[in-house]
Amino acid sequence: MVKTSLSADSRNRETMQHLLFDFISTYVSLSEEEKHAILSLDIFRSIKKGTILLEEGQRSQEGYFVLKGCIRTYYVIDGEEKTTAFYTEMEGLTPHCVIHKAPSDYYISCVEDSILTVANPGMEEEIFQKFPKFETLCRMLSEELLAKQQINFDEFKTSSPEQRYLNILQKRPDLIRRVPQYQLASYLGIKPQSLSRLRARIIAKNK
Amino acid sequence: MVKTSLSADSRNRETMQHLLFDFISTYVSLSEEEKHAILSLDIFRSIKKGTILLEEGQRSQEGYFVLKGCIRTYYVIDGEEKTTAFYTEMEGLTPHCVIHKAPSDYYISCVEDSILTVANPGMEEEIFQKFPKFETLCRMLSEELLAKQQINFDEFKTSSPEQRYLNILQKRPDLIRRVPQYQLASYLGIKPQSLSRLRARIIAKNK
DNA sequence: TTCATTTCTTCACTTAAGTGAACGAGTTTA
DNA sequence: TAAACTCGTTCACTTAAGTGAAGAAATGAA
Repeated sequence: MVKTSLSADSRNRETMQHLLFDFISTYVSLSEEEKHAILSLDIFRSIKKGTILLEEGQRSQEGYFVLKGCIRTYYVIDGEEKTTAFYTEMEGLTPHCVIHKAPSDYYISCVEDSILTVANPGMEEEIFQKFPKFETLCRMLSEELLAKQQINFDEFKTSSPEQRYLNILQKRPDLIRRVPQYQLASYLGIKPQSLSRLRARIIAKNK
Repeated sequence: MVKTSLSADSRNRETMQHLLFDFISTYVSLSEEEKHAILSLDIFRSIKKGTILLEEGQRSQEGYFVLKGCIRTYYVIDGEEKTTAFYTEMEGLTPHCVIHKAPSDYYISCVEDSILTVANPGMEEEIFQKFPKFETLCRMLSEELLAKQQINFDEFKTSSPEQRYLNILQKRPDLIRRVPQYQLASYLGIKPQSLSRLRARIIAKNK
C-alpha cells in the first residue's frame, strides 16, 4: 500500500490525536483550549521504516514520542551496531544531545513505519509559558521515566543474559517478533551468536 | 569525634546551604525570598554511616539529595546484596516507590557519614504552587538525569566488566577508594572474585 | 521467479565470568 | 589478648559468552 486516501489519512490523524490525549489524561486533565494548543503545534509525523532520525555527530533539537511503531537508538562501535534501546507505543525520548547541546554519540532510526510526535525545546518553552500545566506534565513524565529507567538498569545489572531474555519474553514479548535478532542481542548486551545459543539452550531445557 | 561544637555545626550548615544554592544556581537563579522558602522547609539531615534510609517492602515518601558523603541502593537477591547505584556529592534520587506508591524493591543505605536533603512530594507540591520556578528546576533536573542515566546504561550495555572498571577508574576514581570492593563488584555486574581477578589482570597487563 | 544480500544458526575453539573452598589481613568483640 | 568476623584475594573447576568461519533461511531487488 503506497498511497492512502485522504479520508483514511484524516481518520488516522484523529486516532493518533486520541492516543496522545488519552495518554496525557492519565497525568493531567486538559481543557479544549489546551488540547487545541497542542494540535496547533503540528507535531504529528509519519516516518518510514529505516529512516534515520538522528545521526552520530549531529546536533539535533528534536524529542520524539511514539504513537505507533517502533524506533531504536544505537551506537556504531568498531563498525558494529550496538542497539541500546527500543521505544514503542506511548514511549518517548529526548536525546542526550538535545539536553546537553553537544553532538550526538548515537543514532536513532525507525524500526517500523511509525507515527511520532516531534517536539523541540523552543516549542516547549512557548507552551510552558502559556499553560504551566504542560510543564507539570513533563516533570511528571520525566520523573516517572527516570524511576522506570533505574529499575530497568537495576534488572539488567542483577541478571544474566539468559534471565534478561526470559524477562523480555515476559514483559515485552512483542519486541522479539518486531525486531531483528541482531538488534535484540546487543540490547541484551551479547552477540547474535550468543543469543542463538541461549535460545537453543532454553528450548532444550523445556523439553 | 562524637560531638561537634555548636558554632562548627552552624558553619557546617552554612556550607551545606551554599553547596545546595550553588548547585541550583546552575539551573535557575533564586531570589532571596525563594532561598528562604527552601530553608524554611528544614530539609538538611546528617546521617551516620550504615544507616538504612529505605528498606525493601517499605512505602517511603522521601527523596534524597547528597550534599556530602555517599549513599547506595541495593537489592537482596537470594540472600545476596546487589548494589546497583552509588550517589555522591550533588547527586540525588527519588526512589521508585515514591513515584509509584508501591512497596520498595530495594534498600537505600548510607555508605559514609553524610549530609543529605530529604524532601517529600507534599513539600514539593506546596513549594511548586508558591514558586513555579522550582517546578522548572525539578523538570530540568529530571530531564538531565534521565539523559545522563541513559548514557550510563548505554555504556554499561556496550562494554565488558573490565572496560566498565577502567571507565569508573577514569570517571569516578573516588568511588573505588570510598566503597567496599564487594559493593563495587555488583555495581559492575560481576562477583567480588571476578573483580579481584580482573584487577590482577589489568596490573599484569601494565607491566 | 531468480539472484543477491542480509540475517540467523551452528560449530570448534578461546577467553572470561561463576562457583565453592581456603587463606590471610584487618577489624571488632568478648 | 584471643577468638570471631568481615573482607579481599587466590585456586581449581565449571559454565557461558566471544570469535571467526561456514552454511541455511529469509528477505528484497531485478
